[in-house]
Amino acid sequence: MIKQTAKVLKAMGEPTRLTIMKFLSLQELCICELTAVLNMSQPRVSQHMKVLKDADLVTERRFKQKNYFRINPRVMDGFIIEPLRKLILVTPEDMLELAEEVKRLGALDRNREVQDCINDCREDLTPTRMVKIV
Amino acid sequence: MIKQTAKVLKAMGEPTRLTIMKFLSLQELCICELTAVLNMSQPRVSQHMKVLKDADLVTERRFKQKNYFRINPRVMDGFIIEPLRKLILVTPEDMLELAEEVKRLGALDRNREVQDCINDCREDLTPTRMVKIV
DNA sequence: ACACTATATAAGGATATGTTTATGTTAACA
DNA sequence: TGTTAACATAAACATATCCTTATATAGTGT
Repeated sequence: MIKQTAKVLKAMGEPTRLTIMKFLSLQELCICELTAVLNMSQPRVSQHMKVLKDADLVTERRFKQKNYFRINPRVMDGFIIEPLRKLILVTPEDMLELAEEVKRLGALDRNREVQDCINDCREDLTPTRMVKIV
Repeated sequence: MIKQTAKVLKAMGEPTRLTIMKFLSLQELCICELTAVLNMSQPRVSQHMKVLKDADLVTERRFKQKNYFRINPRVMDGFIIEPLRKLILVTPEDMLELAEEVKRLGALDRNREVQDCINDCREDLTPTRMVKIV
């Protein structure tokens, strides 16, 4: 149990992955979207997502060729993830620090994709929004 | 800020250090006590404490030759540490997993030391107990 | 079938990490 | 003053981590 807890903390204890978790707290995103938003190489993003998934911090869902990730709503029966939720919140300070990335996020053209997604799996679309209202 | 948060999570994201944090949540302990309780080499304990201190997760206090550590009561204005408190709690599962260590903790002879400590710094002695009552 | 897109995986290299053994350093104390 | 106890630090090593570049896979649309 201690090793498992440490694994989760370690997975989040890296700036890139913590940033990814914060963006996933805003909305579900696929590899190519994260690649665009974070302005990082695709293998880099893929490898980080593997670490997050190994720690059970995220779930993945395939749609067409794309692999969408979202924060795992119930990790370890909510025992571990619950205390970490506050650390994943996007704070006003984060908005400043991640201004560039947030701008790129807003520039993503997902409308048609999202519509397709609705048709594909309507029940799984409840967004995992945890944005802190300022 | 993200880097700082990641640093704190990373510091706790290692089994030995997470275990140390759990024992510190029970009581203030010095290097030699941790060495005895965890049955680890003294440099190993010292180096881990350095990491925890760099992340501002613990404070240290010298008394005679000994270096006592306790969990920093207010890390980052309580912003980071507060969500992590629950992860530091010693659960019943921990008691099983750390049975040997807990036994050695109970075997520590500190009575005279603690009495000296009271005389030395009376105001700083409020214990940082966060034991989960089962 | 072909090209394209999204993703995974492999290989490589630089750096970081966890540990041990050995050696300083400092304070208490006989 | 010399010894011991508590601790810090250095050196060395194996392993892990993060990243890049290159390549493979697999589904989509034409």
